[in-house]
Amino acid sequence: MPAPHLYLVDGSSYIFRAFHRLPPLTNKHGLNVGAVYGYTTMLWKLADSLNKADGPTHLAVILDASESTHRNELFDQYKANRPPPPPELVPQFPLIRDATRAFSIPCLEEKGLEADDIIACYVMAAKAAGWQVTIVSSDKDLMQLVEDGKVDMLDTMNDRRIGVPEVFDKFGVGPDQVGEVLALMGDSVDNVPGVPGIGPKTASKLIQEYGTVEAVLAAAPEMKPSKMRDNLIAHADMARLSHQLVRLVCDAALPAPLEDLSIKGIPEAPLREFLEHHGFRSLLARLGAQAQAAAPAPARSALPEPSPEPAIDRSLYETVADEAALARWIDAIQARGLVAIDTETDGRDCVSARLVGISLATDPNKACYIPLEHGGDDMFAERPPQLDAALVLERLKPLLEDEAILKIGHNLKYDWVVFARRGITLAPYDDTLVMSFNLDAGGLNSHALDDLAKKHLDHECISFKSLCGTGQKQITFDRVPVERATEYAAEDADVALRLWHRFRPRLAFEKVTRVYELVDRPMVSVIGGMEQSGVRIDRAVLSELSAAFNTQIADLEARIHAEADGPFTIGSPQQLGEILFGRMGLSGGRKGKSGTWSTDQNELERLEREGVPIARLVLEWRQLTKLKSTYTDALQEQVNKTTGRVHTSYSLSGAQTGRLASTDPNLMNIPIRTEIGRRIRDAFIADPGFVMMAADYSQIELRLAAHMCDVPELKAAFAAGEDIHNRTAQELFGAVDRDTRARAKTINFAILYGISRWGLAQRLETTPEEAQSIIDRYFERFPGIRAYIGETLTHARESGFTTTLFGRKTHFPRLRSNVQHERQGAERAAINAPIQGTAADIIKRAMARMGPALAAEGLGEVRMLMQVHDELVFEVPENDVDRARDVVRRVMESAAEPAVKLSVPLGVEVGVGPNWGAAH
DNA sequence: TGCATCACG
DNA sequence: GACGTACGTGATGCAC
Repeated sequence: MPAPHLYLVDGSSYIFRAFHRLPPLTNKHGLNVGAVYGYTTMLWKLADSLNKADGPTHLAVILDASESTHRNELFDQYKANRPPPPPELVPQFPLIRDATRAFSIPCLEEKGLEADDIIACYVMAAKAAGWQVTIVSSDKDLMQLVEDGKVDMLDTMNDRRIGVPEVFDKFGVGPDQVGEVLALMGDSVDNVPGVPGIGPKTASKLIQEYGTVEAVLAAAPEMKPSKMRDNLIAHADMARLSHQLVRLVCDAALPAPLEDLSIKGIPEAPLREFLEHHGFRSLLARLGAQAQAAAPAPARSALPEPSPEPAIDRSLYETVADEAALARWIDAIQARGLVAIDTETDGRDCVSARLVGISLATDPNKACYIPLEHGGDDMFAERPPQLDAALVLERLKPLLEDEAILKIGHNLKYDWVVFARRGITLAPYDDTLVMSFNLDAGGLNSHALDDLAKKHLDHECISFKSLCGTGQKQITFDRVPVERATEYAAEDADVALRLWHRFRPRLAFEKVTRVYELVDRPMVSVIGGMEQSGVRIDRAVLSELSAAFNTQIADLEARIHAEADGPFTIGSPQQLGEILFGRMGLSGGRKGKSGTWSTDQNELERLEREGVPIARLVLEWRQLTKLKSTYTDALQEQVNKTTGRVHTSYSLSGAQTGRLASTDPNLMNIPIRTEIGRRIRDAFIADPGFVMMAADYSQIELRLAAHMCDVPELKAAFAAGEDIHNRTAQELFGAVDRDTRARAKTINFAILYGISRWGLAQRLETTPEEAQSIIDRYFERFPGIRAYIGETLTHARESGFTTTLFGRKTHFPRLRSNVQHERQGAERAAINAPIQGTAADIIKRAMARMGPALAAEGLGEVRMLMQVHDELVFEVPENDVDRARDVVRRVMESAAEPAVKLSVPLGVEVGVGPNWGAAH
């Protein structure tokens, strides 16, 4: 019986090589699978050699589990130069695991260890057991492990075996000295510094002569004077650091014992399913599947109908209430490699709600509910049988954090926070809400799970209302009987999973993978973190403001009633209109549907100019009551009792353009434009020892308009740091003064919002004819703007959607409306969406990078708290202010790169203070 | 629940 | 001939 032969496949490096070597290939679902195909053929070759001489008896694929390893602790710049993987490659990573699983080959990874290290550990263990080892890779770092007659390498792309002689050819030294050479020469891709001026040739020569890095360094002072000698002396530390970086870890615990890697044969069924799914017909044919392979390839222009799946059958759902069942589910999830998940809580607010139960799904109709906190009070005679919440979370934690298991959820940000509060960091994940939004923003009224189930699955979900009721009689989920809770909760997980199967191929097919992967998906955890952080509120500031407003409001009320000759409800536009335009006989216009008088700000300001004193008083009354009810009173009630902070909820799918929306409370409309309102911002304070830092993009939408419309004059003005409205005034009116600048500013905004002569006329207080002539002049001076509007509308009418620079789509079905004003409204929105949306994409990119960038500078204490469209607010330790300011500015200013190259600079203004008001 | 109003970018 | 509007949001109070 010959000794076992272990093949270790360096999966991570392989996929990159396959990607770059093979032409782009799209499967029948429209997904890019070139690299997956290359990878699959490589596994195929290995599987073919299974029972042959020198073929594998044991086989495993090794992957990189995490970005950060001990090498980053040694050297924070390690791999820092590495460009992000190409966007077409990113969605293929999970498919690598699918492919490996299809071959029934073990797939190994370990947090904190690179694939190279895991391979080294297995090589050591296998050698100790007297096994033969082949490393399937051509990575030069791994050449350190080659050993005559025991360990070799195999490059399947050219069928080349690498043994000791080949290593000598390449490095001029044996495998035991490869590490020494690597340390001196460095590696620009991994950003291993090495010694400047020393490349592979010199490194090899030096090691041949002296044997080790240390010996070379020791001998350096005696060498003949040269640049090389100086560099060796000056960069001795870097050489030693590099030596550590290239050294492989070979004594870590094995993720799975050697014997588990035994492979007797490849079961056909899962492999066939995988090959069919991706339409790898030549491989299918080799599998002896002529019938399936002969089927004509579906046209690339249409996404095929989703494969049939069983209708939803709630009777198949399981309630998990004992440890054996839980263990069974955990095993099933591990075998499947993915799980759809949904948490049930007793409230809407994920920061304070109690976790009541968890539902899981792995396949259609294969779903369960794990009740955790049902019953337990007098509603039930006794608490229904259920597992201990802490125990369940302890068991689920490794799985929820397992890099190899994809977590799928709908509005996963909620669940992300629920788990984060319990020390569990959900990753990796996909969010079907975000996917739906990236696919259909603007085209769908709702991306709610039950609406999507109806639309895509033709299935009516159990409504939350039917379980818990509404209004006064509404009950919390923990009081729902477990049987009904299981049907409801498991259904949600089942539906999310089914939606995911439909959405995932669509993302690539409809070309929104980039915005999903690069912009929106990262927001789930980033914003989850912000919501969890919350922002500290000084209630005293608010209550003092409330009290002050109160007396002023009472005073105004008395004066208004005196002016009106009697009391009435000032807050009622109906009554106010009657007083102003009826009893007091002032002139004014009717308004639409309800036939009531308009009493809005415009109307009251007009009256004020005509010398009607009550108008001014009502305006002031309105301002103060607004500030009091919406802000100073309401905000105090929103302070979380446990954390003492306000935790807003950001919606990722709230604004059709890709902007965020903030609710409960809305922190995006805290006053700033008036002095009195601005004082509310003083109540947003930093923890002791911290300060608030606010960073704003300056004129980002105008800058993007200058770039996207290609307006040389505006681009030059931004590049030179000029005041953009002054520049516009100069171009339009030939003179810059207060008046022309104000008019220019209005026009600039009119452009962003989709211009109309009437709208502009109203804002400029002039005639539509005059407004039209200004618009004409604007287009004449900046012809790029007119071209942009024309092209955007033409494209939007044809395709039904607009696109941002990052590929975000917004659909505008009303562009085809028969109602003129609906159509015109849609046109204006379509002109605005690419600009507003690109700005939203850019700040989201900044947010996604901010955490890692801060951490890399040792600024892990800095908290990102709020986003207000073009502004980010942070809570920063006092001592870190200067360094934090630099990082924040750098990340925000470079946020578009490298995915998008802008022809205008992005300006960022940063302010610091004890509270948000002072940080501006 | 719909409408009017007004807070923000 | 009426539209009576710049784009994108959310919260509040009134009237029904």
